Order: sequence, then structure tokens, then C-alpha cells
Amino acid sequence: MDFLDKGKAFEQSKTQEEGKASEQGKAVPEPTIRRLPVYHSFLVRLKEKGRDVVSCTHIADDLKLDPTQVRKDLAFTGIAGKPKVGYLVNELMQSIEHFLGWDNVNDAFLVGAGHLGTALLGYPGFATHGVNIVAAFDNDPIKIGRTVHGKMVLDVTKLPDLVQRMHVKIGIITTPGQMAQSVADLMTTAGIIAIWNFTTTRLDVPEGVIVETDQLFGSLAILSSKLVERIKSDKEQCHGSSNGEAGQAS
Amino acid sequence: MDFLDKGKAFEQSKTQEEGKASEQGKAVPEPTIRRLPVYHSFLVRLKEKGRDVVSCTHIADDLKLDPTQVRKDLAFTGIAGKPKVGYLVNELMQSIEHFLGWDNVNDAFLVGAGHLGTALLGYPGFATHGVNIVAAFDNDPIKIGRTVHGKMVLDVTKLPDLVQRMHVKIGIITTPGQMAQSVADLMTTAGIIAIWNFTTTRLDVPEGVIVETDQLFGSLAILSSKLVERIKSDKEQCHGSSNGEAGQAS
DNA sequence: TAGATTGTTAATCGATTAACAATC
DNA sequence: TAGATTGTTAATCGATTAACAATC
Repeated sequence: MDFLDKGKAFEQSKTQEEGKASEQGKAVPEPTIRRLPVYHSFLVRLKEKGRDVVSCTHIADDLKLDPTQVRKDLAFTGIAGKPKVGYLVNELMQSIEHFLGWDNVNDAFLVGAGHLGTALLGYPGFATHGVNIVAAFDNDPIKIGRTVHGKMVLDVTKLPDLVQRMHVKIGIITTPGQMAQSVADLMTTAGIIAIWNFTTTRLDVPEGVIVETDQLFGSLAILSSKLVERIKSDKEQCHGSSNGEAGQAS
Repeated sequence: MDFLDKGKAFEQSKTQEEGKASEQGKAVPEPTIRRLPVYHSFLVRLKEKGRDVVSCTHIADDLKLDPTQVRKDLAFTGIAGKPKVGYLVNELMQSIEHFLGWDNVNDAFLVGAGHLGTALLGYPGFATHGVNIVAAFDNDPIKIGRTVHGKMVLDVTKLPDLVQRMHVKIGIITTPGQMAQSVADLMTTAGIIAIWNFTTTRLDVPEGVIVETDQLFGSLAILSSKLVERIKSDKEQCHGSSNGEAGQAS
């Protein structure tokens, strides 16, 4: 058990020079950042259809959001619209891409060439979203030396040296959860400053290192809790009149 | 202590199983639902270490959360702790599993046997999280008939019939985005009532159908926007190393 | 112009955090 | 008991939504 006094120590990191996130000194809300890719993908589809102007009303209508919320979200990226007209689709896309750093692609190393790692290595479109996975690493001799979707799988012990030589800044962890912390240690020691974590393990990293954990099971939890509610209310309706009609699947 | 309080306490203990929150009309906040799997996976690790009792303070400490928040979150699942002691690890795990419906596994069909679909088909642990993928579907003749991680890949045109015959309730979409809507239509027409969507397309579904879209790029957006901030502030430190006060003009 | 839309300020709503009473 | 912890109510904080002025 570690009873660190870190609990209070993390308050100090608040005063860190956040830079003026947008024009004003306010931090951009996380919900806003999560919605930006949704707008972006909508804009991509819109562009494919040949549209070159779009209004917040239109976006909000299609995505079932509040128009004011869309307007505020977009404003955080620094874009300026034209009253009566809206936004230029191209300009808006670029504004989002720039805000998220997607126009300045960073190389990334992936550790854990299992099912999920393989899927990410073959996922098209990361390059247009700021991340370019250049190589994979594993500790399984069977996997090492193989190529997955055109990318080499290397011995994980070679990671630190390569991180330093190639100045790689992003690490992706798709190992089993038990190894996640030691992989994170290896990465941060070598100089990785941003970790995209696909395990359920909470990672302890040095101050300043960015960790984002993709919550696959969080998404599943929303789905299944809604399903529980739905099934429960279906049963309640059923109970009212007739009994034993529906097959009781254990 | 007057006897009115006792009466109240008695009334509450009777409806414990159903959970007072859901029964009394209060919706469980989505952030709470997303945190439940995090608690659950922490409890799994705790159990492996042989612990059988845990307090909110302990959980909050380890996951860097507020103890009160943890206590409230757990209360939504209907669990009751013991003052001075905490919660029984097993009981708490089961309480979360039950709330999320993970103890009542539902069969699911997956459409789109590409990289991501393949990864999900091979993902261990879905069965302990309420979802059992029983078969995959695709429209690519090369993929149809093959077996992926022990699961058959069938022609997508056979989906409606099988959904009806097997009473499958959950559909998972891992196709390219362009096909997502038509796959969703196929699913809902056949009787699927919950869709786990891994594309960036917003799905239109009949009322009552549950849709949960996993936001992979939302997670990436958080990571990359933080990285942009970090790199920006690193550069600022480098450039104007001996800059005076708040002379920053814009 | 008239009307649709942006941009901003104010009000509302909900989640988080704090305070404190109850409990064993 | 004393003290740690639960459970609940109140206060705070932040995001969403509403209202409205500015704009072309």
C-alpha cells in the first residue's frame, strides 16, 4: 500500500501555463473536444456531397444537438462564421484539424501486437487524424520479426533506443493489462510524452506525461445498462395481462 | 432518534434489490455508468491479490477520484456498505455486474469482419461483460464461409432470418461508415434492439432502439489536443526563456 | 430591407465536491 | 468507547440551454 501525499500535490499542476486555449484564457471543455471529431466526420460526408457552406443549425439538426452548443464548440477552434451564411466547409474542417493537431502528424509506436493491436495497425485513417503508427513491438518471439499490415513487429527491448533515435512522442498500449504499467514505464523513461492506453489498467506516469485511456467497456456499460432497463420495462408491460407467454430464456 | 427514522429505514431496506435510484425515477448519470467498469476492473485486480474488503477511500485513492463520488456511484448499483468496514469485494463486484446486466449474457451478431471486427471477435472477456458474439456477417464472398477466432462468417443477407430464429437482441457494426446505416436498418427491421456502433456514422433508428457509438476518435482527440498544448508550451519555454511579466499581447 | 445566422451574455440544469450526521 | 467509514443533504462548479444583440 502506498500512502503517498500525492493526493494534495496534484493541485499545483493546475496553475500550469495552459496557454490561452482559444482567444480567451478559458480551458476547452472535454465534452467539446470529444464532439469535434463528430463534427469533423459529418463535414467529411458533407464535402463528399459537394456542399461547401454549412450552418450550425444544419449541423445541429443532423447530429441531434443544440445549435448554440455547436456554435460554441466550433468557436473554440478559432473559426469565424458569417452571419446569414454559416461556415465554409473546408475552412471549418481545417480549423478542427488544426485545433486537434491532426494537420501535424506525429509518429507513434504500438506495443502489443495481439488482436486489438493488429486491428489498430490496419486501421485506415489514423494518418489523417494526427497519428502515424510506424512500428509495433511485442515480447513474443513468434510475433517478433513478422510484418503486420506492412509494419514490422520488433522486440520490445529495442523500444527505448528507437524512441530516442526517432524522437517518437506517442505510445499506444494494446498489451494485456498486467503488462501495461511496465510498458508505460519503459515508454516514459525513453521519452514518450503521450500514451494512448487500451487496457483497463490505470497508469502511473511522471508529471507532464499525457495519458488517455480508451474506455471500451465504458461504452459497453452504457449499452448494457440501457438494455437492462429496456428488458425490465418490457417484462413489466408483459406481466400486466398474460403470464408465461414469453419464453423465459435463463 | 425518534421512531419515524426507524420506519423509514425499514421501508428502504425492503426495496434494496431494485435500487432506489432507478425505482424512484432518478436516472443514473452517464458519467457514473462509465466509471462503473473502472471500479469493476479495479475490484478484479483486488480480488486477485486476496483482498475481500474495500473502502471507498481506498478505491478513490487508487483511481484518483473523489471518495464521495465513488460512494455515490456505488450506491446507484444498490449496494450497501458497512460503516467503519467498507464493502465486501465479491458483493460489490456482483452488484456492479448485476446493475450493468453482465450477469445475464446476451447473444450478439457482429457485421463487418474486417480488422476491427476480427479484433472484437477475438477479444477475451466480452462474455464476462454481458455480451457473447455468436457469429459474424459480411458481404465479401472471400470472407463468407471462413471462421474467425472460432466464429463463422456468414452472408449478411442471412442476418434477418437468424436474428428472428435465435432471438438475438444485440448487433455490433464494424463495417465501413458508408454501410452502417443500411446495416442498422437490416438489424432493427429484423428485431435487434441494441446496436453497438463502431463507425463514425450517426445512425437513425426506430424509437426505442438503443444505439451506443464507441468514440475512438473522441478519445484520440483528447490525446492529440493535449499533445498540441504540451508541444506549444514546450516551444514557448524554449523561445522566450527570459520573458518578463504578462506582457503577452495578442 | 428582411430574415437567417452568428456571437455573446444570462439562466438553467446536472454533476461534482464539501459538510455533516449516522453507524458499527 | 473512539475513530473510521458510510450515507445524505447542501454548496459549488461547470456544461448546456435560452435569450438577445450584432451582422451581412
